[in-house]
Amino acid sequence: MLSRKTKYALRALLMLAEQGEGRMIQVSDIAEKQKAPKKFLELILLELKKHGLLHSQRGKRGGYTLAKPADEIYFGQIVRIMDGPLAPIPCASLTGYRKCADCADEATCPIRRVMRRVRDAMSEILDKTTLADALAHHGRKARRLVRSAAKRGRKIRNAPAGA
Amino acid sequence: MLSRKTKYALRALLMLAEQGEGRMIQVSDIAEKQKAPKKFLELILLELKKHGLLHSQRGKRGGYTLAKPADEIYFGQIVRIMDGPLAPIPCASLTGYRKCADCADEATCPIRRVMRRVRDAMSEILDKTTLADALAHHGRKARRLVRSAAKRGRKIRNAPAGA
DNA sequence: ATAATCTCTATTAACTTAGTAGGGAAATAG
DNA sequence: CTATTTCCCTACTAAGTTAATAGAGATTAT
Repeated sequence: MLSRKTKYALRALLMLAEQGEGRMIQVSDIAEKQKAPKKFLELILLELKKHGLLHSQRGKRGGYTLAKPADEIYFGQIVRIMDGPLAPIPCASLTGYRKCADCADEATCPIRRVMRRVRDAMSEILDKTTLADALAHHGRKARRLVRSAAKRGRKIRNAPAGA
Repeated sequence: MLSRKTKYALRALLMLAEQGEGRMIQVSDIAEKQKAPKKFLELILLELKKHGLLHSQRGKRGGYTLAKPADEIYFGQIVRIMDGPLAPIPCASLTGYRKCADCADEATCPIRRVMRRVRDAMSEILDKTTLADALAHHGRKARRLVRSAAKRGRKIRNAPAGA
């Protein structure tokens, strides 16, 4: 289950992505629009910044903006920053591997094997879907975003079948 | 993340599946072998029984056994009984749908759309993998289990590529 | 009868998540 | 240069969930 923190993070990032790469938005504005507690959101954005997803400016006309184009920010990275590894169990994780304390033989553990497949399936989606992809379904602004990404020579992944 | 409870449940069920459909095993034995707290495991097995996955017998030579063949018990059902819906967020769940309190337009919510795909991918694995499937990779007993399932005319899903 | 085993309800302990509080540091406007 | 606005940082608290424990009740085999 996604934590509320992750959901706030995704919403904020999507809002910034819609806004466009250069434009600053202030925490208060995001908090208000997303109905998130402002102080809590501050912590979240700060963390995203520390991981290189956001750029910020302090002072009077300050705020946050994406640190890179929306088609280079993947859901997988966001979720991992906020909630940790995707895998249902640590022993099936690539990014956060940890041995099970009580597992006799990891190589043949049936649970691990199944959960590894689950992890891979999740990764297949989350590590290949960007903010831009997610927005590409609706609104002119979003489609423009993706088109300009295409111009820059980036692959658009998981584009909607009918679009 | 899978709860410890679910992990205990899976281990217990797999152990019972290996044992064969008729054979009783006692809670104490499972607890000992899986290094799970006995009293805690009791609660878990009871819950699985209430959901029709286990059959039990009380009294002196009592214990637990699978209530149906190992190739009819799906990981998805087990996980849902223990941990609830598969979907990362309730609004993307089929079995446990709940509207987001703060979502303006669900139909176009980009987060929901992505998480729905994640849910589907998880379901594609967990709702198609049985205890028998999971065991089919190692050991004679396990393979025998699957073979006899095949004889009964059941599809073996997700059989290992090389087996 | 007795002992073993599952069944049930209630309670507690440990941990995680969500949120609050209160300043500190940098940028800008005037 | 000063005041104000905004992000930055650390610490704490509240609420909720998960994990486990406790103790008695019901059923069965011997």
